Amino acid sequence: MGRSPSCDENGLKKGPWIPEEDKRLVQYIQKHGHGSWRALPKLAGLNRCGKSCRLRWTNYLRPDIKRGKFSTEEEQTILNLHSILGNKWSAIATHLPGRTDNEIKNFWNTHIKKKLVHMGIDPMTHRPRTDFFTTMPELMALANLKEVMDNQPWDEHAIILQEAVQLAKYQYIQYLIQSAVSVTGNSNNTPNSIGDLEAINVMSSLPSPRETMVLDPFQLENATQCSLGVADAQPLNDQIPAYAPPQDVPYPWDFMPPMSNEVHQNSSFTQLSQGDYSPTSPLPPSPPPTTGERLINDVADACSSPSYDGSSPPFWEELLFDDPFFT
DNA sequence: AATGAAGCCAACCGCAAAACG
DNA sequence: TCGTTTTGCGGTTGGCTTCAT
Repeated sequence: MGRSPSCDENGLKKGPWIPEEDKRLVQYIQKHGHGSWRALPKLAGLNRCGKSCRLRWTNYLRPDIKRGKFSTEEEQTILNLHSILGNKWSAIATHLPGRTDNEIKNFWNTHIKKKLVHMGIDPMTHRPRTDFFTTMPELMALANLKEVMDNQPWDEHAIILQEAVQLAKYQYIQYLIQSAVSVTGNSNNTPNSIGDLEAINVMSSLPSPRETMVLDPFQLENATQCSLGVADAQPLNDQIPAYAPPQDVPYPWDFMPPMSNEVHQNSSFTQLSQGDYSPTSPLPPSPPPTTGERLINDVADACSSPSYDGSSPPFWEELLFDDPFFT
């Protein structure tokens, strides 16, 4: 496959367009249509390559382009579509009239992506992050713990370490549940994945927070690894295909995940089923809709659906629009 | 007020698919 | 069917603007 020559090979102009060039391009296209982009510059009297003309027209001069800030609805639509389509900006743009793929891409990179990262959400997977920086608070806590240990007698060490183990486990379970809820809110799921078993194992190993626990160095090591999450949690996260907090497993204490399924089911937030639309999605497809549920047959439906509850949204997407940081 | 950092976005680059002969 | 040309797309960059110190 050949490639068109670079614009500057024939001394063609590059860089910002001046009003005179814009005027010529608009006038020509209004009169003749763009036809062959390669031939257009010469015919329109522009010292530009066809590629540059096409870009200028589609991203700036086209009459139907909408200017100005993105609305909250547009942001939601972009989020939804990105969770399905990924970085398919042109595909996303087809569902946002008047917006160009370039504009959406810029908006994603400069606004939405940063906000997701700020919230600890991986912008690519739309799931909670488990990398080094998001676990920084735990690392800092451990650093402080070491400092405390250096200045405490050993009988106090035992108590402090017990609490550290407990805390690490709570955080880890919370992480597991949040990962799960972000994938699916299907309450019919049975705990059958590795992630499910992992969560249940950790939970069953926990006494009530107020219950005294004998210090077990092995437990401490495991819990610390979980809490750090640098090496262990990532692969584990990848192993969670569709986890829902098992409804029939009682919580051994008063702790409940921050976002239960009920919250999603009562929500009017527009949401898509990831598994239904992405042919390359690693996620399993959502279960068939029950009576009264509406099937979303294409992405456009998903964009306009006011209250689809056939599948749960990633928990954070609701939070996102309530978050003062995001608004 | 000056200056450096960060944010923002138009435009470019290079790859790949589609169209064409 | 194959090679060439054209078009479309996503990632990246450069420079202008705004913000913070």
